[in-house]
Amino acid sequence: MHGDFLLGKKAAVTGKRGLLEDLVLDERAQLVLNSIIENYIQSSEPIGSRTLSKSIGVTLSPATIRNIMSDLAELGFLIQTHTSAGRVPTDKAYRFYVNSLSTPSSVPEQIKQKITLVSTEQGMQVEGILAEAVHMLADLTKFACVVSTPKASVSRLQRIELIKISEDRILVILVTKAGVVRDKIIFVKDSHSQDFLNSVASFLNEKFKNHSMQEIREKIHQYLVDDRNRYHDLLAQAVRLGKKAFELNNPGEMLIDGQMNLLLDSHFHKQSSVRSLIDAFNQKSEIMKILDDSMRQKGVHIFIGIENDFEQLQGCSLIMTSYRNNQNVLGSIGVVGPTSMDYKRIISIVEYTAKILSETITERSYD
Amino acid sequence: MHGDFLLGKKAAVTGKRGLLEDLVLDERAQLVLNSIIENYIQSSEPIGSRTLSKSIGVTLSPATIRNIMSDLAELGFLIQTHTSAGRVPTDKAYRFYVNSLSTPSSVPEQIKQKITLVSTEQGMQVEGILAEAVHMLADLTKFACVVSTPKASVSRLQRIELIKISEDRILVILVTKAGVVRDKIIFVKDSHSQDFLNSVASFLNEKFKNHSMQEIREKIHQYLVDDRNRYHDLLAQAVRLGKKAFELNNPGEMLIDGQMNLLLDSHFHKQSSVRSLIDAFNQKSEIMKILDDSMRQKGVHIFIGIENDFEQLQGCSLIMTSYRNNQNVLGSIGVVGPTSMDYKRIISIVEYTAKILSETITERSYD
DNA sequence: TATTAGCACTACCATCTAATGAGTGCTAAA
DNA sequence: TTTAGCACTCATTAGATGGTAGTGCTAATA
Repeated sequence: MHGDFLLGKKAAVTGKRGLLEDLVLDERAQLVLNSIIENYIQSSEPIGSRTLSKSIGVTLSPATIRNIMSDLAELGFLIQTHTSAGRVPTDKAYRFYVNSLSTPSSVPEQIKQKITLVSTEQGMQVEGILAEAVHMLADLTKFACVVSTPKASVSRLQRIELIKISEDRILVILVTKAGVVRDKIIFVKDSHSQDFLNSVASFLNEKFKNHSMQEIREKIHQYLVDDRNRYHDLLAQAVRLGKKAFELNNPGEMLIDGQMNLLLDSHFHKQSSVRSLIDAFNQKSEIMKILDDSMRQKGVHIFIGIENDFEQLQGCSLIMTSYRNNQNVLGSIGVVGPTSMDYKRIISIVEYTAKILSETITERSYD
Repeated sequence: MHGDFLLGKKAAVTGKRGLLEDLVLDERAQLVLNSIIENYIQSSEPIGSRTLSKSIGVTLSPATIRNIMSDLAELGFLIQTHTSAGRVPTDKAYRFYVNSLSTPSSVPEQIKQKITLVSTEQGMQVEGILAEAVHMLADLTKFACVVSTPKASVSRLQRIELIKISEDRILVILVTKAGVVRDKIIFVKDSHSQDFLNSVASFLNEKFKNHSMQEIREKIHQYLVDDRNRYHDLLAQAVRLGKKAFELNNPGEMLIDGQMNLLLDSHFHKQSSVRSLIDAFNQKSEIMKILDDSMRQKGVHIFIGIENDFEQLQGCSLIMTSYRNNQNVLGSIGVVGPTSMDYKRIISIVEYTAKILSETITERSYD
């Protein structure tokens, strides 16, 4: 077919262009590869030429398939665990496979029905809804699932309250438009009366309602450097308290569910990989980074094996997507599973869950 | 020695009274039993007579030890996994062992230093402190650890705030004396102005500050049934809103950490027991019950194997104790591990952690 | 009388072997 | 270009074996 290529065997599977980067596989090779991947996702066992020749739609003899497989192996799509074993897809193969999934497969009606956040009925807050969503996702996928809570910096102020706790402590309550209530304590040198705090609070509310925390911090900074404000007592105090109140000291949180599912999965049964998984989930910051990243772009993000930067998780694939309310992208939610997961299914479930989650949270937003 | 007992062999190990219930073992038998247990806790491997005869302090020949072991087995303290295997302690043996631990062993200075809740420095709230405590406990014990958040019903009101969110929604913020901030949304039929809500809130604050949620609910109920109040508008509205605001709809929460540690533990390597463990932790309510129970009594609670009512956890031992602030018992914290855990060590660590936790939370309380 | 030594016995375990079988690569024929 | 055939590889399995850690029992001993 492409016998005139110098590459020899590769010619049988490479397309018009020789670039490995965006390789176009021979139609038949593609069929074989996809078939291997889907079989392997199902069985978790190396696929041999004979098995495949039966399960594949087209009639191809085992020998032919062997040739194709051999080529695919040379191109880095397949590996063998040992000489006489069947072939197993590599990360590269999964990537190819996932890229070729053009039409996002729809979620079966049966599963759709399961994905409903019952918390709606109760006066439950955003965090509760997220917990429920991530739990449900873990239950459906049987993998580990994560969700990040709405980022403080992007969320916009609905209201701030200052409550005097003791002479030197003030409880700050921030309510964001997204419906998240955050509280923290700030320490002050001089005592203030509750009345005074109320004035400060209403000043801050008036000034900053609907602004994002990020903006608020910037504005406060401007007030601070502007000398003129120094002489206006209420303003000066308000700004000073506001600075402390709006300082974000929680780095953003994340909820995890279903970690234990992974340990049941045969792919992680090796002692060593279990250890590294546990470490991975203990060290939340790294997973948080990945969640943050996938907030910034639209759509579903897929990290296959080594494609993510966190070494401990390079034996896994991650399917991540963001959720939002009317106004803003708030955070992201996703799945951590073996590289041989059923991508079609998982992607669609994650996508649909995020959609429902977004709708539920939008209802709850204070806009 | 006690050959005149009808019980025959049992005589060699039973004490003066024949009751199995509070059995007093022969001094030597007791030594052997404790020695077996401690060896087994260390090695996780069945203990044979020969091994024991070396490791035990007193000089006893393997044959003698065999005799004693045989008696202990007959009494239900030891079992053999198979005919020619060493002996393994039963739940009953652990219970005996734990009961005999009279002096609560002190925590090594080295570990004491690790048990410090650094969260103190930050403006972190109670939930954060609990999360840190349970995480630390999991880290030190390498088992799964749980902590229940302060019970709403026993905690006393520091302050209530009502914030108008939309025409039909009000955000209620409850601050308890223990330093816990709870928020929820209530739905109302008629719209109220924020000013009006402020009046209601200050009325409720005045009336109910320092009362427990339980008391408050009762008092509100009284107001409601008292007809005279119907004609006082503010009062009537306040009571009506208050009823909704103080209804507790969260069943109390619980934080879990280190579940994955258990799956690494050799004692749970059987597929079946892993499954049931996962189920156990998914179904939080049962564990919550155990935590609740151990809140009601003083000291450290120990459930060995089948001693707890939750079937799924009957392969585990639980070490639970309560934490408190100045005023009240707030919740409990504990460890879930294999029945063959190092009780001495774990008990002391749990105890000490709860102590530090109580101190930290007391500092944070608004009294 | 309580303890111990000796011995036969049991069952697990690691190691080895041989047989099996799934799978490959290569070559030659279709 | 595809396929059939064949030799070869290597994991897995089942049996067989020797070693080991343990037991229970009996008889001798202190």
